[in-house]
Amino acid sequence: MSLRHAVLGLLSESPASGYDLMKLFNASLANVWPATQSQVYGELGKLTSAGLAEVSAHGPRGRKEYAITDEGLAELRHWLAEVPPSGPHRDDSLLRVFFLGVLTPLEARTFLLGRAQETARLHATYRRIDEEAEWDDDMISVYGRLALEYGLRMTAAQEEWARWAAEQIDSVKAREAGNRARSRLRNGTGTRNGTRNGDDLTPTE
Amino acid sequence: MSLRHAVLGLLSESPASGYDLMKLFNASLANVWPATQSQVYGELGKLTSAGLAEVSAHGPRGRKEYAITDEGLAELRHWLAEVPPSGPHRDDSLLRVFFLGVLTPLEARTFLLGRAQETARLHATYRRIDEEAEWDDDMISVYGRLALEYGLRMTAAQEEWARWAAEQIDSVKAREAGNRARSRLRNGTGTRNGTRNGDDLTPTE
DNA sequence: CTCTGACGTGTCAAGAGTGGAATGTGGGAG
DNA sequence: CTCCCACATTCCACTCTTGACACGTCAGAG
Repeated sequence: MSLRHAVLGLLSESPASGYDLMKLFNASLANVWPATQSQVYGELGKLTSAGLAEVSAHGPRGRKEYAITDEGLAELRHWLAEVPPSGPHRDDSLLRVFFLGVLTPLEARTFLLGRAQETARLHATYRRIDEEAEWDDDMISVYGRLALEYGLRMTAAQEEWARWAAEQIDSVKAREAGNRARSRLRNGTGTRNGTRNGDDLTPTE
Repeated sequence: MSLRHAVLGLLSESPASGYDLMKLFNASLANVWPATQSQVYGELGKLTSAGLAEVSAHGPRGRKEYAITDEGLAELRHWLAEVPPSGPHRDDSLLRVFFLGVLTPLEARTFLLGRAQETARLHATYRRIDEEAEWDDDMISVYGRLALEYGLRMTAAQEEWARWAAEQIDSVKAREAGNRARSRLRNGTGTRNGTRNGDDLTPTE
């Protein structure tokens, strides 16, 4: 239900055609709320029917420039100030963490370090944007900068976490190796079965 | 496309009925990958057709217990180790930040502090879970703990960010009040033009 | 014995989101 | 002057997700 508000938000800055909006989406909202052509054009239609936006001008190639209406602006404000944002979202990467036990510790470690690398890459991208942009005191600069800082902090924290998590696995592995060694000393038998690479862990003595 | 893998992941730990899975989803994956009945039952059907899971037992009330097949386990492993996780996701709250300029700075500040409070609440919830759970060295404990730590770190960072962002607004407001005062001193005229509620921001001072 | 509540499965409609393709116009490079 | 690319819109078919509804069954409290 928020694509609607993303479109309204962009229109609140200046009137634009569907094509323009697509560029804006790809440029500024790509990391926050990606949208496809079909969605944007569809939403513009619905917005117009609902009286939240209107066609403000016709251009060269059948271009229709949309502007936000007063009603639309009211709806946008209402959404911003009064509708409670929805909680935590689906997270592909985090979901995998839950099931990392299915892999070998080595594979799990590799996965986490991969995540670390990926977030680091993202972080670098954000930093470059931050450095190259010219920030002044106007609306878009102030709030855009806030959003960017969010990205910077989250990616940094994520990378740190991923590295920490990889270390955790190492230390568990080490502890287990120790246990196994002790166990071997105690009962003299070396190898054990491993049907589901899961239950030959934790002989916690 | 990941609901499928969430179900496979849960089945990889032990066979379960659709009903059981729903409980597991609500208990452990609620914050990471919520799912509804219709989705779970639907997916179980598809999984069975695809040969990734099978009905392993029939119970009392038409209960069907599903188990993961070797093929399913292979698919799960493949997904975990080889399919690249998808990037950043849609974020309702962050989207709003972009358009906070539509509100007055005071309202924007309120929004951000509300976010801070909300993340703090979540953080506390996670911490309680962390303290109340008994962690040992088995799979689920180790990797579940990793996921929980992720939640703890992210919420902490988010709260910090929200408080910082609220401060930023304060300081911009202050700077603007200063500019306005200086401007008044320079040319003796108080009001300036403001096409788009941008620069006639709340006469602080 | 009956009724309630947990167990358990399933369907449907509607809205989001994805990805691709068809169609046409106008302006500027060469 | 012509051709190509950027501009610009619209439609389609599909999957995912949500939320509600409908149905039937077993066990135990009163």
